[in-house]
Amino acid sequence: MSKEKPNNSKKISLAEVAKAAGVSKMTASRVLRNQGGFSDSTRDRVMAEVERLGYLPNRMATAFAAGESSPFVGVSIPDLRNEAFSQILEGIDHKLGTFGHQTVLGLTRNLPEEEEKWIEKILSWQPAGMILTGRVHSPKAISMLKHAAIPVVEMWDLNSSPMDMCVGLNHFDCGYHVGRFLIEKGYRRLGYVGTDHGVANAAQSRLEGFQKAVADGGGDVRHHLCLNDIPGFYPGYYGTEQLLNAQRGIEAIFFQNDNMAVGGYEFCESHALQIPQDIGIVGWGDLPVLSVFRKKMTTVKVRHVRLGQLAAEKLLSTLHGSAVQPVSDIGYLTVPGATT
Amino acid sequence: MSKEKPNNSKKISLAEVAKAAGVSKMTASRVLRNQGGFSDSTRDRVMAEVERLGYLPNRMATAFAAGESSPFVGVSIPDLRNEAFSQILEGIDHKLGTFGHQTVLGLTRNLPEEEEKWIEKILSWQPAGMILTGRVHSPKAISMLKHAAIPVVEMWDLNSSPMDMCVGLNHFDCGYHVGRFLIEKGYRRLGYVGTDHGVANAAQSRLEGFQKAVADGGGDVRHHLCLNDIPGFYPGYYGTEQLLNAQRGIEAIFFQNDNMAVGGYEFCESHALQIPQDIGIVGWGDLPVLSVFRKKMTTVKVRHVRLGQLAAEKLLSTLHGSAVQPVSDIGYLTVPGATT
DNA sequence: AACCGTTGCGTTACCCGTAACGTGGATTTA
DNA sequence: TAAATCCACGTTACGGGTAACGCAACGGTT
Repeated sequence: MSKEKPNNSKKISLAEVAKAAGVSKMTASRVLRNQGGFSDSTRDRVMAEVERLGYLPNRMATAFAAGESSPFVGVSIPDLRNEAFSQILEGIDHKLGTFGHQTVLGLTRNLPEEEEKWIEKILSWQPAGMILTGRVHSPKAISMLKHAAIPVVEMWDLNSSPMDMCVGLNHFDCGYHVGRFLIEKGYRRLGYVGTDHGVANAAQSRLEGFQKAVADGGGDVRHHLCLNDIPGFYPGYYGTEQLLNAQRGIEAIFFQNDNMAVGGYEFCESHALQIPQDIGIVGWGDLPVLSVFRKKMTTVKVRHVRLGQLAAEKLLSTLHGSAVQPVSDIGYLTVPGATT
Repeated sequence: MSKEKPNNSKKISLAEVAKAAGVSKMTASRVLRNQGGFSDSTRDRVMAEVERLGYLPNRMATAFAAGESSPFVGVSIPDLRNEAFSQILEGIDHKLGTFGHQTVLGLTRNLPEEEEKWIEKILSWQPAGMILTGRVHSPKAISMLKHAAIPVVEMWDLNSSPMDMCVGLNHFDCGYHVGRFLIEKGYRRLGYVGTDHGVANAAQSRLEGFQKAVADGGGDVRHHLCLNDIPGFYPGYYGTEQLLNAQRGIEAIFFQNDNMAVGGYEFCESHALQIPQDIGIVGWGDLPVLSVFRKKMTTVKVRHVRLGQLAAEKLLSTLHGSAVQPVSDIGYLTVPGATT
């Protein structure tokens, strides 16, 4: 494809098809859109040329002329190695695809400035809408989206006053809920292990909620944040080591997600700490790893695929002119396991 | 954004900016592209209006006028819940994004007819290139891609005579290699557990290679394929149950991937089968789950992210006119563990 | 036979941005 | 002082497809 092939390699335009069929562009256009106003014999001649020349309509020209937007929907996601986001994206793309729209992916690594550049590029291609992760966006990004006048869904982190629409869960409340859960179980000296990318994100909100609940319950939180690491097994393992070395007597640890929690679990067990007798472990997200983990982990369940679907549904409804509830709380469910 | 806002919600065109600044479209265009041929005061007036009106260039119009293609690259992936593909996509998108291109995702579920429809849609938007999973595509899809005259990379499954370019590994050889490995370990009565979606795919090739190697080595393969299931923990668990119920005396099982292998492992262990003494287990893909699994699993390592990057690199090089090796074998590495 | 509607097509204009070319005034050169 | 040059900007045309409109030929009505 990249080089000239024996067959015609240049793009075929409607005019060429029309000329080959001996009709005007307009007639060929009518045939292709089956819009009526042509005889059977004309249709056959045009279609034969379409087939022979391998004509493919240029939707860019159509959309441009009509001042339409493209069927593309920009979807910005921090990172696909985080299974939560893979699942969300799966939900979004499946729903969008069913309704003839296309996902244009942007892995913006939770960096507002990267997101801003990406948004500018996407907007210049007249997308039908945008789905963004999180509630933090650069002022210029917000201004551009406002001017673009397209539906925007902010997902993941619940935002009671979104730019336009929002689906997610309240991570602060969720963290608070976990803190409250542990306090009620009698834990007081608590730890948190996560990662830090220097940006305000959902995990940060969970930590803040967690700290608040523990403080309210008369407890105390020590945390360790691994810098610039993806929240996986090894950061969980070493983060736990750092935390426990720095601070003795921690009774339970809340992890940024289940993958980190599993790493932390392994560290504890390999250092003769009994779970949950010596130390409690709480993960987050109900990630796939838990289905194969040997102990039932205390975690927080979030319907990631559904979240993605709902984000896409809000967008599609708006595009089709239906009234839409601007904010939806997807909720979460704390699932007590055998690690607390 | 979805409704009329107090500020101007209609799209601003260059002509409007020009008019507001008291110059012609052409002058405004020159200013925006900083192409020279205007005075400082004119530039300031134009830029002030750009700012005030929130003008964003319409790249669709530019590309259309110039007969250019879009910066979009169609990427068709079967399924994102399969971590291998998440990782590949991560590699592709990161590389494409670095060079100003955008990933347009298509989750085509390994179905050539879905892929065909998706390809047609994408092609009508003049993409810069295409990256497809696998070597099986519908005849119409192949014909359309040929006519489109854009670079196409088939990835995942190595294809010595690709449409255009290819990056992947030889799954048949890989399956053969695993079969040979088990034969040399002394195993003869072998099993395979995977999923079946009624289409020829890479996993199918691995099974065939595996069967060939085992037959060549004087052994015997029984397989069980779970219908229309994603290759995860539970299909692995129940697939193993089905296989072992149907056939006694199986000495080792090769699984479609590590997630299924972990499920199979759990089934065996919960039914008093010692691993590897009573039964051997081999996974595939070196998936994230293995980093947290309690036993070192025998598996096959594949550099998924690198595979995705390489696919994107081939495409980008072709677009920039560099000579490119049309086919690259990313290879694989069998990693013996404690389960064989 | 004059009138009317319908059918089957062609012509024109437009969408937005840019390449190519044209132009008028100021400045420099011979 | 006339001619050449240059600068800053305007005008025209184009690309692929479609809306709007025009029009000739034909069949049916009165």
